[in-house]
Amino acid sequence: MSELLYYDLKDVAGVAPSLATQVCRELGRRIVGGVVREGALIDDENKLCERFGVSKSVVREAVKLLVAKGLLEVRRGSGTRVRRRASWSLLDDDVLAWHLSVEPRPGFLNQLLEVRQVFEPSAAAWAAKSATKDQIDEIRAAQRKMENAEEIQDYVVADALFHRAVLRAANNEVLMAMEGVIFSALLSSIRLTNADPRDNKRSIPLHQKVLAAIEAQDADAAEAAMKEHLEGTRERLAQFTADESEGK
Amino acid sequence: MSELLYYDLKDVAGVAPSLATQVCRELGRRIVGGVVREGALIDDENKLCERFGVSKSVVREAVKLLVAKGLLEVRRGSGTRVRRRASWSLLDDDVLAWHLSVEPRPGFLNQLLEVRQVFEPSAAAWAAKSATKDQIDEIRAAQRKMENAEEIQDYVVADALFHRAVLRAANNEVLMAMEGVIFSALLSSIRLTNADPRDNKRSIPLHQKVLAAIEAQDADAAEAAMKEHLEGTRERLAQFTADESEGK
DNA sequence: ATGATACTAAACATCAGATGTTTCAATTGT
DNA sequence: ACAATTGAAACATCTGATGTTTAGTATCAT
Repeated sequence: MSELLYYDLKDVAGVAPSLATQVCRELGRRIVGGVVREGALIDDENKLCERFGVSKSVVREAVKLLVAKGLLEVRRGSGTRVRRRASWSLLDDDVLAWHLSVEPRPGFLNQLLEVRQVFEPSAAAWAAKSATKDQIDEIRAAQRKMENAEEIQDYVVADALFHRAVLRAANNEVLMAMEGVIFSALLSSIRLTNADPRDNKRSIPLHQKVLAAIEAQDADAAEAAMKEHLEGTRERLAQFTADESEGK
Repeated sequence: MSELLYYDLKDVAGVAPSLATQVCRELGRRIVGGVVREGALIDDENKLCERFGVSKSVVREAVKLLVAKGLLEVRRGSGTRVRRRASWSLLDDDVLAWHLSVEPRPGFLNQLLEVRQVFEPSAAAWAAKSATKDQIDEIRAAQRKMENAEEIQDYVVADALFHRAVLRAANNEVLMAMEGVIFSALLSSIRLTNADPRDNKRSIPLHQKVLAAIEAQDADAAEAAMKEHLEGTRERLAQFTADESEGK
């Protein structure tokens, strides 16, 4: 396992994840990255032990993690195979992260953004109707952070926090489970645009509009403002992917 | 483990799930059902082994499954604790299923339906724009099945298949990952309404409307029709939960 | 008393290897 | 050809030993 051992955003600084987690990530990335195709058998437990230099327990736990995420299917006697893509838990944070770490495929990012365009405006509307004072404060705090950010990273993180705060304020647990989609989409945009300073702070007024509508408990306005904001984001994404393919 | 061993919808008929899966389900249901509270430590590995009558490997694999679903967090030395509800993967099929198997809490069902109301109309619109011939055939087949269903179960299953087919026809992978939400919501409605025969086939004309719009590639009409259908569903749910609380 | 240090028990992490069960395919007998 | 048998491959489970981390407790110097 010496070749393994990389860290992830989720790891608390300096704390190494367990071997099982590491093996899981390695396998997960390979599957998501298409190194092993859908429907194909993966190496058997012994081979995996050998390859990663770990014991069978570790491999089994790693495989179980991937089963829980819908990526693998194990069958006694016949082996363990990659499930078809449609069965993957694409909304799982890890699975999303693996996607972005191996494949900044524009099509996928686009689909991610399309989905955001569907549910975030509704979230904003619901937030306008049902947000508590604390929840509005959380949104406002993120907004301020964006305005005061000096480094581009701070700005992007504040951006993500803003959207998450809106999602939370909608007070719908199921919707809240889509938090990961926002962060992933955000991160991928960053990667694509390479945090282009030209875009810096461009979306602040639009965020402001969303916040104001929620504060005023105006659901329609909140929905419209969020929709407008995301459309802008999407146009920029389209712009960048166009540049990308042109450059090549 | 003798007391364990129950089957689930996902199990192929007659095939017993592995012990790890059984333990995972048992623990999952208890957590989701609130038997162990958020933030609380669960029994340690040895206790769990004793309680379920299985070996440590089995317990560890079960726990790993739950970690992957965001329900548990294990820390070396200190123990394994239940994560706060906000961290649970509420969109995971199993987690959803456990919710419904232990707690037909109307609030949750309502939230589930709210989310469906957000993304299914869009799915219908996208389907109108991008569905292939095969995908439309799949929708049509489900529609026919609903019309021809004689048993109430067949009707409900066909209903779910219809919605799934629309979701698939939208050709957005991320959206498709929400398939589980549809089935769960459907199942919960059944449980609540106890498959009331009065409601039988009531929604066929609305489904027909959605199908026709998709066939005609009319995105706006498809979106509107799906929205109308789901609003009806929601009203019925509200009706039943009102009856429920009144009855008590 | 107080603060820092050292010890210890609890709990998870990993390993090794034995044994059972299921599946699939090859073999064999007709 | 066809059907039944057999055996290898692969996962499932168990056992028990040993390592590591954490949190709390006891101890000791000041």
